[in-house]
Amino acid sequence: MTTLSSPPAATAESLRARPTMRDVAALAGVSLKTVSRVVNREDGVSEDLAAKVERAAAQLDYRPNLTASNLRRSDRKTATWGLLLEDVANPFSSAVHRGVEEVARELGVAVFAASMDEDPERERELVATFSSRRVDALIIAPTATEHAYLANEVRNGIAVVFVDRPPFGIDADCVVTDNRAGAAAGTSHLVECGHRRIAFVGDFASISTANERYQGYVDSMAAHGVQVHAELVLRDVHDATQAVEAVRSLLALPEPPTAIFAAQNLITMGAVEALRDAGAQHRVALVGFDDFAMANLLDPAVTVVAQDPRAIGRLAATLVNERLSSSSAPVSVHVVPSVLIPRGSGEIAPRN
Amino acid sequence: MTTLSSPPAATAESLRARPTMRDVAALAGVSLKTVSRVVNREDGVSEDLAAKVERAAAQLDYRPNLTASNLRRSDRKTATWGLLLEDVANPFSSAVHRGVEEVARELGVAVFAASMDEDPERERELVATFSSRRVDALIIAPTATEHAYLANEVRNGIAVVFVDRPPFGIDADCVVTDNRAGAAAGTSHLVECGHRRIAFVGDFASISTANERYQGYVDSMAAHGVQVHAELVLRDVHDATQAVEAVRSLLALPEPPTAIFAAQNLITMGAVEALRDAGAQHRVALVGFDDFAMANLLDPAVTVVAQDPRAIGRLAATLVNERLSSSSAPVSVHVVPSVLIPRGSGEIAPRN
DNA sequence: CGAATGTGTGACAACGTTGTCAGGCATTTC
DNA sequence: GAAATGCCTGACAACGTTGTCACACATTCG
Repeated sequence: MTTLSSPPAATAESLRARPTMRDVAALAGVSLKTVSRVVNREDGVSEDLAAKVERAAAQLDYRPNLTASNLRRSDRKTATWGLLLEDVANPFSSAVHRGVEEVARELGVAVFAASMDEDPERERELVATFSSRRVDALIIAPTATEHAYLANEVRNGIAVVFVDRPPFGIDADCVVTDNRAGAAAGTSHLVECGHRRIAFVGDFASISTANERYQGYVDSMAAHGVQVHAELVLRDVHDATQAVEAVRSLLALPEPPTAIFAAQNLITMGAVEALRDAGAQHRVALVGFDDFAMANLLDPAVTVVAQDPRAIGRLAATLVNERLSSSSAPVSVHVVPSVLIPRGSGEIAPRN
Repeated sequence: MTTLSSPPAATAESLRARPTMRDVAALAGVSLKTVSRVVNREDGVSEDLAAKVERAAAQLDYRPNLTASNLRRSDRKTATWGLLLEDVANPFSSAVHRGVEEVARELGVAVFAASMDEDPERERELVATFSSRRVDALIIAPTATEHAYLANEVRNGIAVVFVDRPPFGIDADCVVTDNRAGAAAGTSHLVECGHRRIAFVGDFASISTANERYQGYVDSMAAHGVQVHAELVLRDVHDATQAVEAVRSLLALPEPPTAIFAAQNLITMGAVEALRDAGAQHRVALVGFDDFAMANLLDPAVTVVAQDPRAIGRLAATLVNERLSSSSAPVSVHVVPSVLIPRGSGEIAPRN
């Protein structure tokens, strides 16, 4: 790594104290309160005084101090939300983030985003931190399995909305994908193509969505009267590397599956890799839960049950806003539908 | 979308005023200041008093009010940074975000992230907003082409670090990829495979990194004595859809290129799609700038010049921290190296 | 013409916290 | 035994802003 240097931009002595309303008032020759009125666009200030204040503010490059304002204001709203995600860099999380941001922007709300990396303790730490920073709301894609600890925050007036996974031990608004129905749809798609030996590869059983998807798989198999073979069900598979291993082991079975339902996008990617390594990508059918970039450009293109994380984010943000304006509305669970996108890998028929 | 409702979680009357230090002090039977000392872990408080305070704080579920603390404290640090990205959901941006977050987390800093969507006005708005919220630092992946407007913020003591693209009109720390050298390396790779008709497909000429990459392409062609054909250079291509069109038009030329250098990841993805649609993916070589998910699983796997956005984010955050602790250090430009990853698409030899 | 009304402005206190300083008490020193 | 020292603790003001209230002045009304 190369580093080029030049003289410092701002020496210590060029740092000045930040101008306050008091400074603007002094320059404009008016009282503090009048400046406050002008800055907040309250009416009842004569035009010429307002103009004088505007000029003074511009001259000093005055920036209102929102932290001081928040402290004093009676509505006690900071126009700040905390967003707790699994990982800001993960495509699902960052799409949720984007959706939240779009709504927040219109409302003049700033969003703190943070990654929890599946660590329940970190979730609690972040909630405490954001609470100390007096966020108005928390949007949480939960990692913890017990959320009673949030009761205090809710009682303190923080709006809490869950996304992706439902909360446990607390009654709060929640936005989730129809995991069970979606997984059932994906599985049924494989059954309808003629498959009977359909493997399920899913995430930790401790993750509620992973369970829902597993239930959907079981539902569908039962509904079609197809047997679930225990050796074809692999759970607790969390990342792409583990998924590669898992699928490899499935293919090595005496009676390998003719189709695979991958219950999470990293698992789907791992499955693609493993199938390809085995040269089985055109022989074994694959349906994944959750869409991912380039799925349509792979060979074969990958059939998925797609979620709409951006819509989830937008809806969650809207719920937060409603909760903040009328906290007495009933708590609700919103289910965002998933969509099966056939692209090729899920339409491979079994060979007999 | 389905919505299930149940009775409200918290009625208006169950909302209580948030406990303050005063409440804790009253319950513990000590003064306000003693509570402050215990909360901030200052020493000089006897053990039994400290224990009493801890108990009272726990009983009331007291959360220190960081906004009030920030206002009063003399160092005037909010432990808050603003991160301005092109789009929080874009893989490059979100990886930078992740890198910044990792460093910020260790420092106890909370990060506001926001998307600018290539809108310079939005950049200025966000800077003003974050300045009002008294962030200690701004990390900017700039959209604007003129940053003199930031001089006031710097003078006010906000640390400013640029990532991905350098600033104009202001002297500030900056972390960039070696775009020019990286693009030259990618182009040279194609020349060394025997290609002479090498197309360049790049982003808006107004984007500095796009220009750097174009310069790298030109550098390499000149260095090898290979002619740049004007009809093979397509700039102002910004997204995947436009890239599909662009590559389609290149392939339709009387003398089409035998290789393509795609100067941005969305362009690379578009190129993959267009080549595939034309059945040319194994005939026309492709090297892309910037890695993307699944590039290794495509057919052929895509050769790229990879950036390391997470490292860029980490480095930027580290620079911010250094700048905040010693603002007199010289301003520096840090160049993070890119790496050519040969995967197949860039190693296709030309047919004569 | 005096009273009632309305309009614009500013003085002051308060939000929840921390920096400063002074005072109480126990211990040490001469 | 009085003075000096150290350790804890708390009273008070201040950070930058906004809510409340009162006052000065102009206007309208009986």
